[in-house]
Amino acid sequence: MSEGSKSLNFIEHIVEEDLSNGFAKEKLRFRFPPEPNGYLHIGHASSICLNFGLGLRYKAPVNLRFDDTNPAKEEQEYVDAIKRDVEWLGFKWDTECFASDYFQQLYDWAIVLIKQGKAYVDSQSSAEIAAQKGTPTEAGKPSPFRERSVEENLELFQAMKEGKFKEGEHVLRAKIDMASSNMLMRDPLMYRILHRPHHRTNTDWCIYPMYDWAHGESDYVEQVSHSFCTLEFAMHRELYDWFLDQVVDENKVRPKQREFARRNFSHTVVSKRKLLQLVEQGFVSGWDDPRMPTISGLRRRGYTPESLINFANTIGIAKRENVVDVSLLEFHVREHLNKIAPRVMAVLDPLKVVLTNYPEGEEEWLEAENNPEDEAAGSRQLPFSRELYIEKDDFKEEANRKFFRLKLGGEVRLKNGYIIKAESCTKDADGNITEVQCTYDPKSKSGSGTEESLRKVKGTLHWVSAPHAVSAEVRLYDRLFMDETPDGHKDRDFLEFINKDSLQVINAFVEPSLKNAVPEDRFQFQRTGYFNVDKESTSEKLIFNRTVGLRDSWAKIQQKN
RNA sequence: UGGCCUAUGGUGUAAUUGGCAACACAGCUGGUUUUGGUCCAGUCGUUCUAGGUUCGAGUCCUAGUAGGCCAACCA
Repeated sequence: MSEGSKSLNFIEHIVEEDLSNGFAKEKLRFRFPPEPNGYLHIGHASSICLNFGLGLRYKAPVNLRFDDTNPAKEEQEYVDAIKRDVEWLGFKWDTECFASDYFQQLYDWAIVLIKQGKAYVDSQSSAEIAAQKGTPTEAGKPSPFRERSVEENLELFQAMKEGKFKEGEHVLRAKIDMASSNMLMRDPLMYRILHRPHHRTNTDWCIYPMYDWAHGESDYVEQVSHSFCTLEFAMHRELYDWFLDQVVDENKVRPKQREFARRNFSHTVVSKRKLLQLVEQGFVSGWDDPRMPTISGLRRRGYTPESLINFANTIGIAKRENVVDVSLLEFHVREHLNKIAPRVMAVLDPLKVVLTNYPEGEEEWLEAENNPEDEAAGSRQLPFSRELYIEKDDFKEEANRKFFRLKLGGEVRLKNGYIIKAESCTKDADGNITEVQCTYDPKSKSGSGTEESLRKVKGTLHWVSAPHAVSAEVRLYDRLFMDETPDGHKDRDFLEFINKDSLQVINAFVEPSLKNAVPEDRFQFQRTGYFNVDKESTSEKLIFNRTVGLRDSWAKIQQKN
C-alpha cells in the first residue's frame, strides 16, 4: 500500500475534500460490511483493499461488520470463512461488529419513529404492498393502514416483536412519500417477521430489520465516517440519509455513503448467488475449489496475498462499467512468485532418455541454484544418472531451426547438468516415441568452468533422474468459463459457458527434493509454471496445483504456424 | 415512456481541478539469458457525437447518442 505521490482515486478525493473542509482526521473511520451468506470473492478483495487501504493511508480504524439481518441466508460458517480471508490478506480490523449487535437499538429507534408518526404497521400481504407501489412513471397508492394511530402502531409492533403473528402478517414501514420518483422512498419496509433462529441472537428476535434501516444506522452507531458501497446502492442513498436524519445527533459523526462500480472479471462470475450455484450443483468441489474466483479458491490455487493486493491497487476504483482482464491478475501472481518461488524441476509429460555413454548404475549430485532472482535462496543438490525423463514436447525427430529443443543429431543443455546429443529413438507399434538414446559430453558439466561447459547451446531443458524421480499428482486448471462474460448474455444462462475441461489431472515426475513439500508451499516448475502444494497432499501422495503457467512465447510462435 | 449514474487505447485506471493525454496489463518488433521464464529497448490513441464558452477544453455549458441501475417481507 503506497502512499504519497500516487494519484488519488475518486474515493480518496472525497475523503481529501472532507478533510480540507474541516473534517477532523482523527474521526475518520471506515468499515468493510460483508453479509455472511457466502464466501468472499476477488471483487470483495477490491473492496477490502479500498476500505482497509484507506485505513492504512489515514491511520484510521476499519471495522469488520457482518451485515447479518437475514437469518434465512446467513450462517456462522460464512462468518468464519470471511474472517479467515480478510486475515489472510493481511488486514487488521479495529472491531469485529455485527448488525445483529444493534437489534435492540434499532428497535428502540423504530419506536421513536412510530411515536413521531414516521412509521406504521402495515397489515397487507407483500403482493398487495407491491401492487400499491406504483411504477417509475406513476405514483404509488397509500396503504389503507397508513393512517393508523400511534397507539395502535405501538401495540401491533410490540406484538410483532413478541411473536404473536405469523410471518407475513404485518410489517413495519417508514412513512415517507408514496409519490417519490425514487421507488425506495415509497414507504419502504423497515421490519418483517421471520420465525427463524439467527446465527448469533438465536430466537431472541422474530422481527428483523431490512438492509436500508439497518445499514446506515449501524454506520452511525459505529461512528463510521465514510461508508462505501457499490453502485447499485446509489438510489438507496436518499433513504440512507432519511433514516439518518431521524436519529442523528449533531455532535456526532454523520456517516456519508458514496458508491463505486463493482469490478467484473473476464471469464468468470462474481455473484454470490451464481458462485453458490456452482458449488451446490457440483460444477466445482467447493467454495475453495482452485478454479473459483473466491479468495479461498485463489489461496488454494497458490495466489499470494501480495499479488491480490497489488492487483486490486492496480485496477483501482471508479464509477464506470468495467470488465477486468484476468491476464492482469495473472501478471501480478507471476510478478510476485517470480521473486519468491524456489525453482525446481518436474516433468509433466515424461519421455525417457538414456545416456548411452554414461556408466550404468552410477549417480552423481549436481548443484542447482534455487532462485536466480534471489541469491539468498541458496542452492540444492540434484541427482543425475544414466536414465532421465524429459518432456515429450521437448523432443522431435526432425524440426526446423526455430525449434531450440532436442532433435536427432542435435544438442541441448540439461539444466544444471550436461550437454547431450540425441543419437536415435525407439517407437512403439503405433509409432509413438518411447525412448531417446543420447550421448553426453562428460566435460560439459554446468559450473565446471571447462571450455566445453561454456559452449553456447541454444536450448536448455529441464529433466528428472528416472531412478530418483518422485511421482506426484498434478492438477492443471484452465478458466472455468469459455466466454469472456458468461453472465453478460440476456438470453443465455451462464452455466452454458462452463468449460468442461477446466481441470486436468495428470501424473508427473518431480525431483526428489520435493518429497518434503507441505500444503501451500509454492514452487516454480522450471519452464512450465508456478505450482503449489494442495491441501489434500500427503507425504505418500504429493499433489500440486498449477497456479499459473509461465509466459510462453514458444506457444505463440507455434500458434502462428 | 419517470428518476439516478456513467462514457479517455484491445483491457483497467490517471491527468497538479481549464495548460504538452500519463501509468500498468495485453499485443507486436528487437536485444540479453544455462528457464522460449526474468530483465532491457522500441511500437500501438480523431478522450462517445455535434455545437458553444475560452488565448487554450478529456475537464466547463447546451443538445444528442450509447450503456448500466431502480418497482424483493434480499443485501
